[in-house]
Amino acid sequence: MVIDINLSTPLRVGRQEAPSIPQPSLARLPQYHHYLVDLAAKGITQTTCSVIGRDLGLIPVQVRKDLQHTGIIGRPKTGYSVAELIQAIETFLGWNNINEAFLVGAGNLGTALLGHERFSKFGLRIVAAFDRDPAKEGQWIHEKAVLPLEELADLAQRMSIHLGIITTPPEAAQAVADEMVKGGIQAIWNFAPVKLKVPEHIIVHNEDLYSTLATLSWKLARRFRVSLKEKEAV
Amino acid sequence: MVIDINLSTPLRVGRQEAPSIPQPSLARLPQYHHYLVDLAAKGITQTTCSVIGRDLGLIPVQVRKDLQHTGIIGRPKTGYSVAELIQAIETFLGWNNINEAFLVGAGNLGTALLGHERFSKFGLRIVAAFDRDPAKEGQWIHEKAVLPLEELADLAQRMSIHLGIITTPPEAAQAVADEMVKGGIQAIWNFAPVKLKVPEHIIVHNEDLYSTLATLSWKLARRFRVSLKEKEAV
DNA sequence: TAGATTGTTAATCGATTAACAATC
DNA sequence: TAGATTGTTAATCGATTAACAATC
Repeated sequence: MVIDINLSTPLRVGRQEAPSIPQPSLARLPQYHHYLVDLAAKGITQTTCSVIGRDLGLIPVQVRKDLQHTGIIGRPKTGYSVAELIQAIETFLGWNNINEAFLVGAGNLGTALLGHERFSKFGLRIVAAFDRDPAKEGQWIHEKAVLPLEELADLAQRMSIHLGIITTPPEAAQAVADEMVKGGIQAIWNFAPVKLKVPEHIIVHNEDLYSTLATLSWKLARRFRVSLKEKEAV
Repeated sequence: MVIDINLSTPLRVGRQEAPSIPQPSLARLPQYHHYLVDLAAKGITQTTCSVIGRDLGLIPVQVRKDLQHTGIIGRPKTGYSVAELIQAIETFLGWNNINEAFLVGAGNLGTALLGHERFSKFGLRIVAAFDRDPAKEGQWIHEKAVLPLEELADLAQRMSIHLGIITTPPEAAQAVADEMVKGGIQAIWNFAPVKLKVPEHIIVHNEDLYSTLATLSWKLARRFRVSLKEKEAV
């Protein structure tokens, strides 16, 4: 096999290599998946981009481009097989192979995620929880043991866990991330609103509720500002 | 006042009017806010875009552009006042005025959000919960009453609640959204992975955990695919 | 066949980044 | 003053959208 690397192209040091699919498309795939599973449940076996787009509020071309990334092939005039589409998305996203994960921070949010059985359908199984609080150690939350944080790195290594979920308060998050990295964890799903400092090869995704909240409250505030102005104008 | 509307410009029917700040900038503001509050706690009163950028992994120009939207004015050479910046972001996002919210779906996730005291610092107060399950009615979760869903619309109207949070299973979400709209709710924070059908003037933001999960599992799957290929190549 | 839909290439649009002038 | 940093205008880059050819 000959690998042709164009040396004039900068190698993007300090960044993850560019994904072969745009991030927004990737984020839309689960929505298609959900929608298609619903269709399948209704006994619908065939669909087109226009129909999907109509129901999800997207234009047909965008749907087509998104789905193409999964490698699916459609037929002019008839569209796509719903079953094939579902399969293609699941394979593409790696939802067929379960990722086992450790969760750190057994507070309200952590408990909620531990109890979220639906995740197992999407390739995620949280196998244990960790917490710094000795009062929580040894407890079971939604059938998962809560272990002391000190055991995380060792256990992660021995069980070859690749995914870590952080649901601690922001102050604790960096220390937890460090432990995870020590344990050989490859990817971190971070619910704490802090920028984690981790080695370059670690995949980090932030789930920042405050980002969404910001957008919502800005839009609400603007709406009321505007209506105030309208009143003044009258 | 003369309002000059260029009639050749299409009026973007079927869309929210364009925001005066790019969505990505808006989503980054809470991160700056968090970071700046930390700085202030450390007694730091002055900072620059380069420093912020270094700590948050952004380039200085981007930081500057983002912050400019809040109306903050900096000084060449010295940068910005941390206190002023925090104030500017909070005002801009409307975090000074509390938004009262109703939450529907008192399951794991709903319970977690009800217990998240931190929200109150960011302009959000969840004042009551609703659930379809009669067993939950009359309970109190984190000092908030759980009420029957039928009372939502009427109560929302009487208390002029503007924000609704949906943490129900996907099947129930649309019906809940309908009730919220009936009660005069203006904005919906939707944690259920479905596309809600609501009147055009309703602000909807989806918090889709599966989107993030998709990105994570795709990246992990790709990583292992790649390392498999490398092994084959050897 | 005719028409609808897929797949693909080109144009547009918006956010990011770069370049530079203004200012303390 | 000189140098660092802000503020602003222009260039770049990537995702979305449009146009069109291919195909069932």
